[in-house]
Amino acid sequence: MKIGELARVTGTPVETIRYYEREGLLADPPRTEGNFRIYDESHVERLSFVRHCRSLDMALDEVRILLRFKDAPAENCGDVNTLLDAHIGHVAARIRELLALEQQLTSLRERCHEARDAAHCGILNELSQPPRQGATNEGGHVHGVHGGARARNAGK
Amino acid sequence: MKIGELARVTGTPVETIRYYEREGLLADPPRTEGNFRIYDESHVERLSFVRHCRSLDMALDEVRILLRFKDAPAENCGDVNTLLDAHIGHVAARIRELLALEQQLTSLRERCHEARDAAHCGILNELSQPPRQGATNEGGHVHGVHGGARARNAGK
DNA sequence: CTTGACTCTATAGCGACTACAGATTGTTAA
DNA sequence: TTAACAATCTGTAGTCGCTATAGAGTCAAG
Ligand SMILES: [Zn+2]
Ligand SMILES: [Zn+2]
Ligand SMILES: [Zn+2]
Ligand SMILES: [Zn+2]
Repeated sequence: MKIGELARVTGTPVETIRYYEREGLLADPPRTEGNFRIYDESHVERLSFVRHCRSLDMALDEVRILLRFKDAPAENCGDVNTLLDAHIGHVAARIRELLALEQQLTSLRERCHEARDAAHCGILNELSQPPRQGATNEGGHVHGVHGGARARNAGK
Repeated sequence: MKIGELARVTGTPVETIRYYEREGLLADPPRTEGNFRIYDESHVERLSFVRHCRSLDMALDEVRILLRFKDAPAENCGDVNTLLDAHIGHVAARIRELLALEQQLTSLRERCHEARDAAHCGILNELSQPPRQGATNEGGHVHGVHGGARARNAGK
């Protein structure tokens, strides 16, 4: 199959497949005479694996490690467990952070009930004060609250 | 005061201050003869405002909008409330997403209790299956789980 | 007068894609 | 056969919010 079909069956944009190849997550596939990439079932499975990991918000570096274990079936999988535990920790840490944020935002929101002139808005005034310190997400890798293209295109 | 002191009193890296200036969040300040930026209390307040917003994980575009209200004190602040409600929605959506993720990861983790050879690891096998569909974060802007430099340097 | 701390601009990198432009290849219909 | 069209190719630049250099210039203290 060509790249378009692989994209279709795995639900992955074509450009993303080529990106994974450049990043070394997928091996360079064979080509047709006309230089088109050709894939088979093994490529489908490998890409599905990567996409499943990404759907769990693992970093590509984490996926690379898991792929090394997939490629070395005789190896002991203890480090897989360790990696997964760490990643669960990344997610849990970000959840705690966002819950604290949600509280701060909710309390900020209460400072302005009826709209009035900006000069006396309780929200704008509060924001001019230095922030109370919050959670710092030391060593985690789950970030941000504003979805980029990834989030916007996720279901297509 | 020069940029270093502004950085110190607001807890902001010097490069970040220059970045905000390039992005139009801070106006170009006056300069000394030797071309050094000079700031006063009004700059401290404006930068503190930006940093407070950022500590609440607002996007710079959201901050820009709030700054416009700060700069127009006679304007009605209704849109401030709307923006804040939307942002609270962004955070809440990301929390729901991460909670679902945490569950999926925890259930995945249970597929391997004692370490064995990778070929028979329940985790690696499960990851080879297509992912169950999860939340998609449509329209939100809170993303990722893997902290970059921002997260790592947050407390310095 | 030299050292050293500070500041300046400009540029490149991060992660995980996304979105082109411009060329080529393959498929189908007139 | 040929012309249109879809699919694919490579390469490059953009996204966001910074961060991290390089290489030059400015300034105060000793
Ligand atoms: Zn992780
Ligand atoms: Zn208000
Ligand atoms: Zn928001
Ligand atoms: Zn295992």
